[in-house]
Amino acid sequence: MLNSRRMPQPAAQPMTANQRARRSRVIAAALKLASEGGYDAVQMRDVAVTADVALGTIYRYFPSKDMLLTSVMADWAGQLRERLGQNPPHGTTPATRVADVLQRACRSLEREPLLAAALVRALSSSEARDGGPISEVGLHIRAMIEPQLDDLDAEIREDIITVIGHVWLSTLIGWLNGRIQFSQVAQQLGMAAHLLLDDDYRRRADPT
Amino acid sequence: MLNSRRMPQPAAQPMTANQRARRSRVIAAALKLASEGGYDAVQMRDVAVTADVALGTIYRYFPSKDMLLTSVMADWAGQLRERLGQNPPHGTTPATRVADVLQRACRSLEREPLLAAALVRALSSSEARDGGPISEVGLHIRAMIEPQLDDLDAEIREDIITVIGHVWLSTLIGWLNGRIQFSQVAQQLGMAAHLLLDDDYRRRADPT
DNA sequence: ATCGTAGCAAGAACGCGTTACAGTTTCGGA
DNA sequence: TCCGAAACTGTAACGCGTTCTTGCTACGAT
Repeated sequence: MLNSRRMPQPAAQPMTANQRARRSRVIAAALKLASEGGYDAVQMRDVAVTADVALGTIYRYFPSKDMLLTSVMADWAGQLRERLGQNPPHGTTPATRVADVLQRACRSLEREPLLAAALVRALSSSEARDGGPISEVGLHIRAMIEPQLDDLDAEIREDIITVIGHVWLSTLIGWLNGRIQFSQVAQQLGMAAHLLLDDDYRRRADPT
Repeated sequence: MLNSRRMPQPAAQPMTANQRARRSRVIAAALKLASEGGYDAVQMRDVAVTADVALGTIYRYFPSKDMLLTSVMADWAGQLRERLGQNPPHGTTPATRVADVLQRACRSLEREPLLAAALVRALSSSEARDGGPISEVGLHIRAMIEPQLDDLDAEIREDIITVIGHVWLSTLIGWLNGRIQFSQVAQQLGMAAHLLLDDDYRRRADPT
């Protein structure tokens, strides 16, 4: 769990080419194993063999299995963000655009359920180092949602993004643990977006 | 991870007195160890010794360490709910009452950080069996919030409770993993309650 | 070119959740 | 009261994440 005296990711990245290659071989190996067999199939010994690297070397680059998989997820989020940049979300209101973003992300995850489960499981239980892969994931998600909310007050916008982020993580965990179906993940995310952003959706008897 | 052929919690509860006693000794032992040393200190061998029970016996009652700790959390939620029944939440609007409920829960967790961390960690990674301890926790939380939302449309109320539940779990996980401070858990929960329930709070430039 | 240091390979070792097993005790029904 | 089944005990064993050890290799500075 803890990692006291080692020094992974030496400060910035004065990495040699060999080191960069090793690091990405490890990430690629983890991605492959996770896609094929899910979290349990990502065994560190197998990652080492698949990446053609020594077991101990993995721990020089990633402080734990969960951090390794979280780094894979950061990669994934970055790619999604890029695709989203090239192909902007549909919708005329913030609520529908945000819902579109979230549902696209869900479809992307749904396409590889084993990988998705592995990544979510790792994400939900890996300690956040400052500037570590978790914050990277958060940044990508934020960057995908924020532009859809142009016309909102800045503070409210931050709050809304925060809440949506929570719903995102928690629904995925709910799916991972069998509490809800995958279809409900997308549905609840859309629901939350409308609840937070779409006044017409909140047609309730108001006490004020 | 998986538990194929065993039969824990035999259907309903035709338990003998000895069995009830054993089961609650195990829960008490897990609670004690978690309070004192957190998740890692809850070692199944130690639980067995502390509860004066054989290691294998624990697995007859609880399919895994996480399920055991989730059962502890179900107990905890039940007690909180009871206290809340005797001492109803303060506030004149749904938003403030809900915020009061959530903040009381936070204070209760904050009083025993090691226990709280252990329970949240278990909760976030234990598989949901139907009618298992996770749904029990969910029921307690729902029961504490629902009465504060009397005057809302039923469907919207369900949605709001769902979203708050997600924010609750996700903020706690964020705290557990060092992404946010404990004070932010309470603060973000209050923020979400107001964002979802308090129209005055949402003083944004509205695009509609 | 070379020397010292940091990185790496290979694999053994450790810790703890979980399972398996053999012998003993408890329990409900006849 | 007695019997067979189910539960329990005590303990060994297994799997996998993580750490440690020992010897080797690559690399930047001189």
